[in-house]
Amino acid sequence: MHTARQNEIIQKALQLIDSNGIQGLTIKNLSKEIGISEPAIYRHFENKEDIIMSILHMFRQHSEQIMIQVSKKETVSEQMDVLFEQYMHSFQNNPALVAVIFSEELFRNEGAQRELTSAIIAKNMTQVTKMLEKGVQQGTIRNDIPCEHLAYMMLGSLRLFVKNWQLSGFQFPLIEKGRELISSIKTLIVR
Amino acid sequence: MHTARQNEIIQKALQLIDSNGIQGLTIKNLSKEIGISEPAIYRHFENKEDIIMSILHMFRQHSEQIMIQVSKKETVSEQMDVLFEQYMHSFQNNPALVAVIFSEELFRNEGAQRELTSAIIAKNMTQVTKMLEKGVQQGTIRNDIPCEHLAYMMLGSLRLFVKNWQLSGFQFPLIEKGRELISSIKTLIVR
Amino acid sequence: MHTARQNEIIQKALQLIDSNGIQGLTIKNLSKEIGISEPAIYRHFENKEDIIMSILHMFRQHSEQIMIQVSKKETVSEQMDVLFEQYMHSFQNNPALVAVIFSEELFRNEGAQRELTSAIIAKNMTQVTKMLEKGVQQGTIRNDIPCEHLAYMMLGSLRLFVKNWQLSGFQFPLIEKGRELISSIKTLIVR
Amino acid sequence: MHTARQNEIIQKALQLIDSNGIQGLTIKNLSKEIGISEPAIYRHFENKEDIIMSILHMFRQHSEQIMIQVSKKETVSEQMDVLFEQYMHSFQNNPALVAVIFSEELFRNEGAQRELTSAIIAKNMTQVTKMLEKGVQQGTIRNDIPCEHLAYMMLGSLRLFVKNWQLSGFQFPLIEKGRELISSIKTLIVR
DNA sequence: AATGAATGAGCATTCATTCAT
DNA sequence: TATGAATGAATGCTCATTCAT
Repeated sequence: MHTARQNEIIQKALQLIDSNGIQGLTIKNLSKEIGISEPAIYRHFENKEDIIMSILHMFRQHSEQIMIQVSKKETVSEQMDVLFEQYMHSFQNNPALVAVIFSEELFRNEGAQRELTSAIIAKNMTQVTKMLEKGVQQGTIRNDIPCEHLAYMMLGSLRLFVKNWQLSGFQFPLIEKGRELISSIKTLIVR
Repeated sequence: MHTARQNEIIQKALQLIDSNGIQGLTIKNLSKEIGISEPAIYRHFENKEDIIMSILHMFRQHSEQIMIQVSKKETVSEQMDVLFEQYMHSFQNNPALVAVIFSEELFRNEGAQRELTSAIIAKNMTQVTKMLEKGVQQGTIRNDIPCEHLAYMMLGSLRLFVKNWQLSGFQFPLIEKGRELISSIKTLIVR
Repeated sequence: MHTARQNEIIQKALQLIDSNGIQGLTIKNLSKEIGISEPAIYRHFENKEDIIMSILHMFRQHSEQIMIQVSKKETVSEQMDVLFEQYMHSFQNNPALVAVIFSEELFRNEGAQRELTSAIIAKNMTQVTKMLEKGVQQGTIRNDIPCEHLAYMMLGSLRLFVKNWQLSGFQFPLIEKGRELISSIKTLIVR
Repeated sequence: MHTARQNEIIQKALQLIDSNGIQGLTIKNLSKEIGISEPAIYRHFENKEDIIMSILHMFRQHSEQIMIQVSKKETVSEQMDVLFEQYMHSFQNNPALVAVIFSEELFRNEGAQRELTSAIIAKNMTQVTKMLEKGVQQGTIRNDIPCEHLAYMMLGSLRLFVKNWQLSGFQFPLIEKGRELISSIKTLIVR
């Protein structure tokens, strides 16, 4: 569990990464943003690596929460809806989170970061693939295509779509357009 | 045009980014890698920004070359094949290039970098979308789905797929698996 | 207001300029002289420019203090005495200050420095000219010569005189010889 | 004697110092200004020190030329006119020369520079003092004031005057105003 | 006479982090 | 819980100068 201060630091760190990339996350920037001194940061986190790892853990937990919501739905079609819906709402509520969906790109420095980001992306892929395989078994997802490929398409388009939203300066309605996108995907693969 | 030394610097810079992220690209690392002194770098590039921009220009040019090859094919189905085929060969020949396909993630510091990365990704999307729209007109691509969505799926899955190849430590045969992926995509959208 | 450390830095910077010219003022030299590390300097000043500007502000304030003392005297003859007397004592007490009387020569790099040095020298000239004009009105200064010319002679000889003292290695008694010089000047222009 | 190229280098170096101070004189700037490569400079001068010393020698020679012209006049009054006249014309023709009249301020780095600048300024003072002493003997200069003081006033006001001309952006007619200044000085000290 | 390529030393500045208070 | 002062290591970059061509 994190203290209020710790959460504040994590959120502000996320925002710094979001607006200036990894290079924008320095202890100096962070402390200035929060309004405390630099050494004060070290009261709450052992070091910078610790902060970054916390961001990653937070994102993983977030993803897992979404997967839990997803797994509550019965049909794969509904699950796909929830998956998109939840992610879109997360990004809408906290646009800085977009910075982390390509975390494997961001955190390539240290071994620990690297492993965690790889693990997150891999788990995502596996879970979605399994979800789709279940659909194939249930006869609701077309069976002429490897589920891994379908997972690439789902997650790949989700990522690129959200990124475009960010690059556009959040100009289009994420949730609405996201619904249209998942609807198209379903048209292609649900039978 | 670039001199031999300049190309060497660009390539080594790319490799440094590939293996350690943007933070791994320092003039010191770069000069050490090449085997010259730090100031020598500045004989060939005005500054670090200049090197990064050159990487981006190189990548853009590379993408444009591929699109030229693509446009030579007549049917959209063939064009999709060539698009994937060419990208996969590029990455196979120069795995460090993978670092740049998420360049919009990497280069968020300076205005110039930001704009160029945005432009590259946007142009990619537009070109693929137009390619697919032509297919719809010709009756070879299904017309019940917005081509923009199909483009998200194509490019999004391509990016995620290649990234996974990199994260796996290049463990699977990229070109072969890539052919299978585009084949699946075509099964979904070509009619 | 400046902290003790800031004043120490300013004084040591002044001494470095005094003994080796502007080129002698480097952060390395400065920190070495003070006995702290280079980054420590940046706790107390934002950057080198900031230090230089502080030196200039200090010198301007010093000059203004002298002019305040000067203006307390009633007759222009006494004012001239005080002007010289005070400057000579300043330089005697802090010989490094001599480096700054030709500050317009030293600080030609940045716009801000340039403007400030020009302003200081211009203000000096105006104030002395006005002082002399008052003398002309009061009938104590000869009126057959433009006061601006008299100001050139007063300040010009003061500067050259002090500089010579420095170049001579402080070999002659500044205050005593200074008194003789202003006495000569007064012989020429006071009536 | 200097070659044409050497003279060009000296003049351009002078201009660089004039516009940006000593810190503006770098081999890179110099070669760029002249339109040759950096190493090419070293064909014409052994090193940077050599260039600076040449500037100083040139200025000394220039001063000596003026003193020769001065000594051709019979009365001290005429000599004073010529002294000012010649200096003003020099600066008018080559404003960059102004940078060197405070050379003792500029060149404080190396021993050789230091000595030469001191020597130049000292010689100037001695020559003018002697000139005035001759005037005293001839009865044309007032004898109630040490000639050294008069020399301080003459050279000091000349220097400050020219500097002001430079600081003002060459806004006033140097030669004309210079004539007025020396006229004022003569009013004070010629009898 | 000139250049392209290179370099060791130095520059101002920023980094994450520590420590005494 | 927080800070002011400090630091070693590193950052991007410039300096005067050299050398092979």
